[in-house]
Amino acid sequence: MYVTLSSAFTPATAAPGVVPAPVPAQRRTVSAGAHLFREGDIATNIYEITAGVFRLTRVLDDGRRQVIAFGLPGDIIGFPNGTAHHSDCEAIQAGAVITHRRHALNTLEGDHDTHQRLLHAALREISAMQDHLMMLARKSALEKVASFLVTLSERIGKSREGLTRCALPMSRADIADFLGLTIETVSRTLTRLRKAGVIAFDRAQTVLIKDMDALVSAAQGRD
Amino acid sequence: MYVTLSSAFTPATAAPGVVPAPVPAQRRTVSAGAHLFREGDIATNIYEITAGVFRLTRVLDDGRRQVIAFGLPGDIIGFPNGTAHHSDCEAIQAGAVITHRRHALNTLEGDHDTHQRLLHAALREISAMQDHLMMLARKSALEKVASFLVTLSERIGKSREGLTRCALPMSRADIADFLGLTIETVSRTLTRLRKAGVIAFDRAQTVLIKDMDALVSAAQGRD
DNA sequence: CGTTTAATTGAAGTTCATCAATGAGAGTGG
DNA sequence: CCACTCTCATTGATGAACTTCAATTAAACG
Repeated sequence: MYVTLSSAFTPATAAPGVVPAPVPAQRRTVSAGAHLFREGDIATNIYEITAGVFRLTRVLDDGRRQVIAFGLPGDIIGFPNGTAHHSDCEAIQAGAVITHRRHALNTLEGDHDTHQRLLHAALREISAMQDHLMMLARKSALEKVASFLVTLSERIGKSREGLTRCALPMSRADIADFLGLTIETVSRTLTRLRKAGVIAFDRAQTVLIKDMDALVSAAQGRD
Repeated sequence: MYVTLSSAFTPATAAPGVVPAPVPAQRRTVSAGAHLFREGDIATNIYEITAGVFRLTRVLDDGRRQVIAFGLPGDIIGFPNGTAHHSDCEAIQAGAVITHRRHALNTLEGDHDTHQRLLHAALREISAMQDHLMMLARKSALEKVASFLVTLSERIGKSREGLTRCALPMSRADIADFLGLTIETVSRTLTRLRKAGVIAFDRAQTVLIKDMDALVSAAQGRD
């Protein structure tokens, strides 16, 4: 999940009538807290997420952490650059992935359809990261948090009667590290949105978006 | 040019003995200030930079601008996502590019070597942007400016007698928008490095790095 | 040489981080 | 079931870093 407003993602399920992928794509389940890969691991696979929530992080020597992306069903994660991974990928909620051999992206051998899907995912990722860059560098705390809620709710929110309910599977720390803020600022900003009547909380891990228009406005700095 | 310390880039020149690219790669010169493409343009080409310096930017509705990347010789720029470009690409110094049809990335028809080069460039870009994300979100002004100078000098600096001379082809405003800072902060930070004896200036557009170790330390927050 | 644009420097203001304390929720064991 | 603990989230007070506004200096260009 990248904070993009343009993330039309290609589902993993092939269209009916299409020949299924030949072989080396394997399903695999991942329990909460387990790592898909770690920094330094040889990058042999690319993962297509079918269930669960994953977190892609980089850490600086001094411990400063950046969450590069959250991976949700439909996302593809773990694009290799060179032989080793430069980030950690952990399931923050039990899930499942389809494992593609790294090969499937490089060579044309194997299933052409898969190759195309992986390639397009890579290009989409570049675009999404450009949005993320913009957000990190140029948006205020309020805009960041609002953008995050809007994007997340587009992916996993359920709307009913003008109210959108959206789980926050990740901790405040994860959100903070994704947005380039501190835990405290994230919390204060959520409180601010709550007191303004834009959102409400069920538990700390479930937002109710009461005024989506206002949230979108906040995300764009129109205030 | 992305602020990466790991940007081993593949040169455009094919290894001797390799069959030259079949056809639709065209050379093209671009004068300073000219656009390679603009936001909204149909993305028909991917550009391999052979000379000059390019700037890739995104702009928000309200005018806030983010420089996504600087393109230097050896870089490949303009990866498409969907049909239209989501950013502007302008030459800030007269240059030249090899124009590849967008096609060359999608299909395998045509020159396999080119396809691989483009694909690897895309993967490298994802990795580089992850570093850039980290920098924007987690580094101080000093670290950002120092990182920028280190990375730029690795690409276009000339070392002699322990002194590295490096051109800054872009304006302070461009640097600021690349690093997520203001012009003033960039200027003040450069002054600070200058007064600390780490760098010196010839003109405003040429840095002399007097103490590379100190600069690298500053880039990593060891201070 | 004068005009314009870019870069530097200064002073004041804001936003966010840091430090510190409190509160809420989940799991354990009595 | 109720303390107890541990973790996570919230809230408050203070301070630092960077921005903003404003002025000055330097460089580029006709």
